Amino acid sequence: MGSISSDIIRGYNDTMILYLLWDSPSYGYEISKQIKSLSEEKYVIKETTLYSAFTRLEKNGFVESFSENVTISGKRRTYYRITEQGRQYYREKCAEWTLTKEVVEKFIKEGMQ
Amino acid sequence: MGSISSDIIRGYNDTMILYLLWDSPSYGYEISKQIKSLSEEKYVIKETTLYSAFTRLEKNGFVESFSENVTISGKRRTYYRITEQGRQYYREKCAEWTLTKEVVEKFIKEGMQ
DNA sequence: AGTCGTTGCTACGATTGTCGTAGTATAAAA
DNA sequence: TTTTATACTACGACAATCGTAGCAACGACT
Repeated sequence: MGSISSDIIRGYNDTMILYLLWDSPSYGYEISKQIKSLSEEKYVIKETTLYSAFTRLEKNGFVESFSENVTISGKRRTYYRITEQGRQYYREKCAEWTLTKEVVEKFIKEGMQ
Repeated sequence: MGSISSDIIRGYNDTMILYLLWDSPSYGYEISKQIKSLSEEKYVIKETTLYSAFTRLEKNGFVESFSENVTISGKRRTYYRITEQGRQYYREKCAEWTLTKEVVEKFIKEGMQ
């Protein structure tokens, strides 16, 4: 109850991820925790959704990946860094969101009888 | 340019249709024209999307259909009428939209540098 | 009389983001 | 020592949308 069906957000996961990469590179687990906390626990992205978003973002040239050691034993973590194209894409999606919201809200009236 | 990618709206077409059926029954062609005009030409629903939405809505019990003659020669038109469950579903989607919007907007900041 | 644009659909397969389930493996905390 | 947290990958299923096509009646215009 009161939770978000992720199908609504479809197509905006990529944008949300880019937002969180804006100032510095990050990686899957961290991003997922940030989405949860920034949304005040209202949206928890599925792991598979998240990692497939990374793949898509990289394929589209919106992020670049690199990996780094986390422990001495050689455990690695994959980081993603936003690219200039990624920033551009983010800005376009923001504009699109504004437009979309306006359109949707012509049809959404709370408290209809 | 400035047009809406319908993937954003995914999952809200049904809600938009229910809104337009609120006061009186209607049919495909009319609904599609209304969506276009209410959105100020910013959103044009695809025919296939629209008719498959009707099918889904009916299967879920949110609308009922009936058909009527349009011409003497027997050309028929399929009308849809919203049900009480449909109204209930619409109200839930409105609440969900409000929540979703709040969440998405934590990640959407126009004019980021 | 013939063509064009509008009306009002249906059929069918492709696409794509998300989801479900599962598995793997290290590290820290209890 | 058994959880819990961390940090992923693999694989197939699902469902809304899209693309393309086709069909048929009607009215307006030429």
